[in-house]
Amino acid sequence: MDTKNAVINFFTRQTGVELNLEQEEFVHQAYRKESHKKKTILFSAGDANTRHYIIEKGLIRLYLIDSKGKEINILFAKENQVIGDLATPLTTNFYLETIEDSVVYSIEESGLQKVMTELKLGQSLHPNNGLRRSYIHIQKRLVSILSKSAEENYLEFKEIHPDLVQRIPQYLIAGYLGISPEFLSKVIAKTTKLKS
Amino acid sequence: MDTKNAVINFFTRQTGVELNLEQEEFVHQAYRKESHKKKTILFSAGDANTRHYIIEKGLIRLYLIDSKGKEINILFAKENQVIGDLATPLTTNFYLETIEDSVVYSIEESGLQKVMTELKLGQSLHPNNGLRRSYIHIQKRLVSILSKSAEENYLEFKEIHPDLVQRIPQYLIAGYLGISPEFLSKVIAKTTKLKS
DNA sequence: TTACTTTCTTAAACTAGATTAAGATTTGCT
DNA sequence: AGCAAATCTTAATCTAGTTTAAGAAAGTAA
Repeated sequence: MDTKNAVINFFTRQTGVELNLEQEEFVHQAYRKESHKKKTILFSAGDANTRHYIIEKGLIRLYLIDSKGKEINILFAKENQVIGDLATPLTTNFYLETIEDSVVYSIEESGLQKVMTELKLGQSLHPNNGLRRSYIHIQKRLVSILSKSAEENYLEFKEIHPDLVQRIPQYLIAGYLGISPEFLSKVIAKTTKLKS
Repeated sequence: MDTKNAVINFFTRQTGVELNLEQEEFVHQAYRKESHKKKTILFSAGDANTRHYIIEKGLIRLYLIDSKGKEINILFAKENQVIGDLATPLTTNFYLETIEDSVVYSIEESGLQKVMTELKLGQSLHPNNGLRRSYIHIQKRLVSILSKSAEENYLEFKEIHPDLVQRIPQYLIAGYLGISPEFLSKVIAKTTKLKS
């Protein structure tokens, strides 16, 4: 498979427009292909000008460390998804880390602006727009955390992301749902029992 | 003051571009000016094709009702801010309601798309972009809810939005922070006592 | 000004989830 | 295959926040 597909797929979905070969080449050249082992930190709190990542293969998490040293997972991203800190190029409070061995394409903010400008692909506010879908996703997440119990949140996560439940360690899922690993274990035991 | 300033201000901030008089007129015509008394519901769960609102004067909240009938406040918006459900034109799960008497300019999704297309003002991903700032805001909110205690969250809200603490009833702030009004009252009493 | 509604305060009893501790199971490396 | 590290499970105890109830204070309308 051609290595540029993850990036071109991203842009095609973003714009709804089919890029011509020249544009595809331009976009492809702008990104940097990287391979990383699992548990590799791609950026850390305190870094500035952090990059945006498109995932061709693997699994990545965006997290931060609270005042007590506990890790809070904000986002997981898998193949054909993007991840990074949208506050870039300002200094980030987050860590970006691979959960599995991953192959990604990354770009700096200025490079991304250049690509968008060069291709005259300013985004619309269309509901299928990537940024807008990201907004809706994280708003739904906030709504769930505020309005549902830990058990409800786990069952919802499991239903929406059955593949991620298989691929991500339970303690990382607990840190994503805002509950302790011990309590998640209890919830899983309870809901598995009921299913039998 | 000219009544179109809230809308033109919005577009100028969104695009970083000064609109000419013809463009200003076009944008102005696309929006609908509305005045609403406090506690007016602008849209309800189940409505489709809900509108986007720019606030010239007043205070508005976006909320939903959880499975137990409790209201969860997701967003507050005041003068020169926008509010609505970005999942429009799909059916909404949210309610939009005025907290104070308000003067707003509203537009449908299709009208907004038309304005953006007509003015060739597709948005960039620039960090100052409105949608991107909204994303960062709500991500920060999620981070706070997941990583801080109720007391920390209240003190942070008070520090960042001292004006809103004055204008918004405590029970609505409690519903925004994900805690009960009684517990917020307790937190306020405790932190006020320490300050003396 | 008065009366009613809304908002806020207080506290006792309760609970969802955290913490702590210990051990079991699974995974990965040599 | 064996051992160490990582992950998961279980349960007792604790706690941040909820619920319930009652009354006080503030706001609003007549």
